[in-house]
Amino acid sequence: MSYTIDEQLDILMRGVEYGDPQTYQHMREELKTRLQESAQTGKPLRVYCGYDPTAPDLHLGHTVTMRKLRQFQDLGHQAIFLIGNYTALIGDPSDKDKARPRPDKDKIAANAQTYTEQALRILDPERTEVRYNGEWLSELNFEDLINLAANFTVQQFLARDNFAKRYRKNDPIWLHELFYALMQGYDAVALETDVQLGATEQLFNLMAGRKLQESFGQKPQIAITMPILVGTDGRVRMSKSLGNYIGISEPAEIMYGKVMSLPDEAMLNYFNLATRWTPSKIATLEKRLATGKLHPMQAKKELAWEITDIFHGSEATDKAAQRFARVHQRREKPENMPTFELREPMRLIDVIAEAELASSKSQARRLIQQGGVHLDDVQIKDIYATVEPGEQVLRVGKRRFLQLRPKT
RNA sequence: GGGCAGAUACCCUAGUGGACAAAGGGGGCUGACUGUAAAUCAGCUGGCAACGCCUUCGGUGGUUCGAAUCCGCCUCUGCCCA
Repeated sequence: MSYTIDEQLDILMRGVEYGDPQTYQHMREELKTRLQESAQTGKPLRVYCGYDPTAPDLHLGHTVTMRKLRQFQDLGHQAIFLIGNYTALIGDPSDKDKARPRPDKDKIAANAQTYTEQALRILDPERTEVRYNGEWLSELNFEDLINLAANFTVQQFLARDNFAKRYRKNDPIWLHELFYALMQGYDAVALETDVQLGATEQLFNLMAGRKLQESFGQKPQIAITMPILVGTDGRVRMSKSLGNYIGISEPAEIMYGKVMSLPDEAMLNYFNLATRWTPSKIATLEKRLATGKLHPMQAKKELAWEITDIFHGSEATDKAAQRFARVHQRREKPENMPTFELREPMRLIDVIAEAELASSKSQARRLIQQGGVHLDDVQIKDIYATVEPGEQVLRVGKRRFLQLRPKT
């Protein structure tokens, strides 16, 4: 596995996007120089990406930069998986047009735990350093903060689109939100990094890191930003709080199904950012789709298979694919489903609500009225219907199944 | 510190004394259709022992037969002035 510097550069800069071609050229050249130095000295580059533990699980959106980190690792460099347990106290305003609620500390600590475990499924544990930015950020005193802040002007912040928008709309911009870029920038200083990864909207924060490193007498890091992965709605960035995410530790069937539910237009975005496919494979797929040689559903199945395989392996993925074909395409029952036991006759509405197939009895009632409830494939339209104990399958909507059993 | 405007359901927003469980949009759900849980179209979208009852319009205390709507106080936000 020995690549020339130029080959490495091609791999590492693949898919990287800045929104302006000059920045790309500039960063590419800086990275080239840094790779050459590394080759000469034999010292691996220190490459980091930070993740704020605001939710318990990592999702596919996080894996975009993680896969890039992995590429660096595979070329012999050192990855730093940084958990932003301290920055999470603020909440990154970059992707928001409004202030984020501040999460509490206990939750953050718990989330950090699961993050690491999940991240190491993608990263090479041998070349991964897991760090928490609370290590150094909690040590800063007010004077340090002043010194950091003195590197930036208010105008620079207000020029950022998300702040500008809020400013125009008279929405609150909290002072502490401005600290975020300082904190993230200081991470780069504390870690003495060579490269920082992030999503495109993070560019400002990564550049802040460069600036601070210079003011601390360090060589400025190379900023590498990746395009944003859209969520399952196909429109906006994937995020837990928007509920449009695919979690990397979700069961295979759920993961496969969620990918299948993507709007067709979102597929290309996923090809590029969420698979292990090569650019040439993606180009071929894209072409066959455009010319009608490949059915969009077929392409999406390939995508769903690939993504699920990454996290669950081929065996579980095959099962998930079969289940999908069976339940959603042929409209048959799945092989296994949750069970519910009843000893005495029970109102259908109560069964649905108690088994949590609907959020309330009123909701259950509406589902029945709308013709979404079937007992052994017979549609039930009577909201007062009663279920007798016995072996039967209750289906609510298209995808919620419940195996009913008599209680012994 | 002073003046003004504002806080409505999951989100955005309308409503300024009864016809308000509260218009509209987004999201979500169901159905039809299909190529899939895509797209499109239609319906539903606080709860319950359900032609009725209960809870909800920042909090609290009033006025009134009756309050999301009027008044007092409190909390929070924006704008202008200092």
